[in-house]
Amino acid sequence: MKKKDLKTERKRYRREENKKFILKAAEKVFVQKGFSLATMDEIAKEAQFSKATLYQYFKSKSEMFFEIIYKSFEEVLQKIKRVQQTEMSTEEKLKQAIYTIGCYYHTKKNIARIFIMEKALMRKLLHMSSKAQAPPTHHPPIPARYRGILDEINSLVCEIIEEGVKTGEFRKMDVGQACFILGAMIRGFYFKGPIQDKKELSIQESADLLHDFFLHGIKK
Amino acid sequence: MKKKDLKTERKRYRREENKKFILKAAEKVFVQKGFSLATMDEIAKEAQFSKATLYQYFKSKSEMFFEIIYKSFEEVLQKIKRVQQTEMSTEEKLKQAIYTIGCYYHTKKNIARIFIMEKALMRKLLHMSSKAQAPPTHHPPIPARYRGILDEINSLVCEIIEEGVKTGEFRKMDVGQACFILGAMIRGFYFKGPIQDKKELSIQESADLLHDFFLHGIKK
Amino acid sequence: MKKKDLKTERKRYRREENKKFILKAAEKVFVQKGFSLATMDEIAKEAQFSKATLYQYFKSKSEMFFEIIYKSFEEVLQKIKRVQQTEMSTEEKLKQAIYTIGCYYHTKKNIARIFIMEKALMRKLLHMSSKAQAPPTHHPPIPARYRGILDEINSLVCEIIEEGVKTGEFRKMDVGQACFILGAMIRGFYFKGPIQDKKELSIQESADLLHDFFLHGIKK
Amino acid sequence: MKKKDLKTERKRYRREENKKFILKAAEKVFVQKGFSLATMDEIAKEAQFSKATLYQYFKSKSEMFFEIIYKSFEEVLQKIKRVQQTEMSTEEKLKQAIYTIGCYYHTKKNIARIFIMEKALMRKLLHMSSKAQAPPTHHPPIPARYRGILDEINSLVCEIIEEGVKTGEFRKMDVGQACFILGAMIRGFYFKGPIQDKKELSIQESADLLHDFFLHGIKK
DNA sequence: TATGAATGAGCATTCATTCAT
DNA sequence: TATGAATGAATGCTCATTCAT
Repeated sequence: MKKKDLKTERKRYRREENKKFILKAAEKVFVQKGFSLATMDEIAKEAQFSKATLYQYFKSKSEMFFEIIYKSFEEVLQKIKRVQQTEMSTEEKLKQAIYTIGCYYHTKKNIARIFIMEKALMRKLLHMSSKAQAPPTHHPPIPARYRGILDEINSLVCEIIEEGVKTGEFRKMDVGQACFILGAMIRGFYFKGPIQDKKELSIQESADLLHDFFLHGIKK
Repeated sequence: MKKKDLKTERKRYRREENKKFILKAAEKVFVQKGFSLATMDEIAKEAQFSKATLYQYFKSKSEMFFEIIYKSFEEVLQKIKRVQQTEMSTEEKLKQAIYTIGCYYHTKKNIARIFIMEKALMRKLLHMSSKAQAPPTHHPPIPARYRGILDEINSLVCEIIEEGVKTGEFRKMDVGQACFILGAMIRGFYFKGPIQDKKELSIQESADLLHDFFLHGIKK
Repeated sequence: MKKKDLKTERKRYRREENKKFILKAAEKVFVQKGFSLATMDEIAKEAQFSKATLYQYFKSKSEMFFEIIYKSFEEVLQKIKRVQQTEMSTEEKLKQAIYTIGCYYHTKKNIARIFIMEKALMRKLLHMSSKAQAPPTHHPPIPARYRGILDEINSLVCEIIEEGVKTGEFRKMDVGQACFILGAMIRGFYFKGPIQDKKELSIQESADLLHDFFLHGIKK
Repeated sequence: MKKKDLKTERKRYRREENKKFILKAAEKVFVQKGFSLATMDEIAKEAQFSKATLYQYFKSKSEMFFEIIYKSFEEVLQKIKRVQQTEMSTEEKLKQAIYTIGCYYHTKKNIARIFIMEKALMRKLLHMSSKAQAPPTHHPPIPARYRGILDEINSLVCEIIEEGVKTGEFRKMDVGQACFILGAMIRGFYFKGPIQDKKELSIQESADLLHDFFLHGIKK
């Protein structure tokens, strides 16, 4: 029996590893091509698995995609949590948060891009059923998971700003709004069109820049 | 002869109208579905023309798309030009510019979205395909047109900020960076993911909010 | 391991068989309809495979077509090679060659027809498109393969005639020209219009007839 | 009333001229592209008429095509008739006939090509109706016209050869066969594949070559 | 479990032909 | 009569997904 357990365990482990590997490959392709232009063939090739095999790990292209999204959200959340728990100054914490989110956008490029941008696609994917029939009851759960994480991230950033207000470092304001504006700023910073090329700044420089403007505005 | 002229004129006019109408329909579909998910069938249906007819007005799906992009860019440019020529205070001008750009993002949603976001797609459409294939000589003109307009818009906004710096209203800073940050802020503000729904503000309220934060930052 | 090899082997075999089968079906359709009028749908139906499946075996309609051409060229070449190696009289060899080529035209009808006739189409398919467009580097290889085989066939027939000249069986002449004339005769013999129906001769009778006239001409 | 006649006459004339002009244009395009690849758009452009106008002169693309075929057949017929009525030697007459037919193939290239080659297409075109319904009664007339002319041409050539046999210039033989062989030789001579390029001979040289081989064969 | 093979549903694009003026 | 505009019907090709082994 123990033997069996071990075997099962090993299998489970192997499976987990494969899944991660596939996800890595998929991410690479999604990042390069975006969702629509990424083909399962390409992902399969990148993952060095057969296309059919992918379907044993993930129900669909979309599932794969959402898995990736979810994982990266979690990562961001964890990082910001850790930031929040340190003893830095509020200002410093804020800069760290900006940096963290910047990292996410920078590395996941098209991934974040898609999730944030292609609302129609998302809607379609999340309602996976298009075929008439009101999605019976299930499925809405999916976005809930995301909302949860995003809300947590949001809360953390709000907390940081709130803290700053309390300590008098920051002016009084609607913290929710400030937080949203900050998010927008970072988002927009990384999502420039195919034309605004600009000199590429490093993630750190970008974070500093954003931090600076978000803190001081442009007024004298 | 005058008769003929009139007839010709009327026809030309009709054609122009049809073109606009088709573009309107296409925009609607693109806005709803994004580029990849929008089908010519659907656009045709929306425009109440046969699919084949669309191809008498536009060479391809992409051409249609770019036409839409171009038109809206131009509109924004004209509006901002007009703003710049008025006698308002710099601060007010800035607010107007923000409002104008906000309008654009608000109404064109997915259109702007697509152009800004689906980089891979754009690259493909513009024949900047990474895959060797020397673009057979033609085509590069297309992005140039866009860059031109975008650059002009950018310059105008820079001018406004510059003005403020000169009059002492704004602090000294890298105007280019400030301009980019502002753009990012607006962009990001309108491109929230499918999850961050937030209470919808009116365009005016949004502009005020953005203006406020961009001016003052959050620091005391 | 042997097991695996066997399996792989069987699969490879199956695939090969399928390919042949599809080619057979395609040939049938091409023969009936010519290239332009043959549709992938029809070929798929004839092959009892889905259209998409055809594309797993061949990259395009053209590739299929050229594959067929190539195979039949090779067959002809092999047969004539064998004829040339026998110990028959030159005259007999010539008759055999005529018969062989006749067989080819007879069975491949429209296939040969297309290749020989639809020059414009061929040029298009082979990317020798007159319209500038430097063929992006690839593709020229294709026609080379064909030329090679055709040249070999041509050489063999020339050899045979040359032989006859040397032995004094045939009169002195430009062997290349004679060979071309012979080719033309056979070609033309099988490519009569839709109107010249004539009583159908058997391939053998046709070969005899051609042989007779090519040898003796009509003069006394 | 006379006025009207004149007007009508002029109109008829004009119409006839236009028809010829269109046919000329169509021929040019057909010659370059073959039937399937030639588009009405292109023909219209070449003819400097609107596409719709073409349809006022010809019922369909096919009709145009057949008109062209018919005209060239007639031309050949007339030329050969004239040859036959001269007082040349049989041999010379034969050479002239060969030259005439050669001219036809040379100038009409793809036109003759198509007519002779794309049997399937012809069948389709001649049964213009595909849509169920057995072609009520009409239509078979079309090929009859062609057959008539071709038969006449054939007869004339047969006559020439027959003459030669009677005068003892040519050996005894099945004149029909000889005539067919000659036709085949010429046909095949001009319908070489996209690969057999050969040094291009002038029409006269070609005729001489064909004449020589057809007369003497290759045997000593 | 892993995969080669198969496919249905689509999609952009083309073209001969008709219609309305 | 001449034509610009409109279109139905195809067509080659792709791709996410399933099946059989």
